[in-house]
Amino acid sequence: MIAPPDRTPLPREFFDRPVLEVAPDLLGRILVRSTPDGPIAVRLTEVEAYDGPNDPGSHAYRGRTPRNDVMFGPPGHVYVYFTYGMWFCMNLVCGPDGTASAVLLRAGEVVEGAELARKRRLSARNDKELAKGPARLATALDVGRALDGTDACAAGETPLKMLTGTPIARDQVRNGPRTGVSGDGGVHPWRFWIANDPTVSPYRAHAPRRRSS
DNA sequence: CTAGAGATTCTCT
DNA sequence: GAGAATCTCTAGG
Repeated sequence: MIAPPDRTPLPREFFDRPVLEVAPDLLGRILVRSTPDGPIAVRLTEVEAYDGPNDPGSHAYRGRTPRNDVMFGPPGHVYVYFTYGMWFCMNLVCGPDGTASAVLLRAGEVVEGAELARKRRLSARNDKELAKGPARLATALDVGRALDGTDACAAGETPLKMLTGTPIARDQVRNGPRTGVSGDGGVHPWRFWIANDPTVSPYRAHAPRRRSS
């Protein structure tokens, strides 16, 4: 008998901690996206930590720019970036205002609104693939540039909100090198996931593409 | 399951 | 102009 997930919103103080504490603690939490057609909710199963100016793999490593501005702001807000010409990915900003650390949401299990997520993810062959990968997760939740900077801890009706869910016991959390990150040589084992969870994305080593002739 | 390559445009140098 | 915190398709085991 498993207790139902706690639908209480996560308080801002949850995110106002060192990113390496927040990242594993986000596993099992629930992110709710409110859309005009209804809610879509995802239980987080895989995340990665990015530690601001100390971290060569972070978008904030070379300082503040218009793109990464939200990372330098207050905790609990959503940093959305566009990459590879096609995809959006989303992060939750951690630490006090000015610290530029964030957690990339890499994968999750759709626990509500699956019929809405399927319409956004037509290539998914089964429901486990709906949010298996950072761009897939953002696509399933209809998260794009318009939601960059959204406060996921604000009171009332908001487009995105983090709920308490059911935290994962320490012995069920695994960690290892981050996926697809150039610049840190894979030295930081800051990718965290739930052991044996079928919605965790497969590891792909970073392989910079070559130009065609 | 694994591996390779194309897609497509933004961002910063 | 280079390269990107990726995904999908194809081919092969």
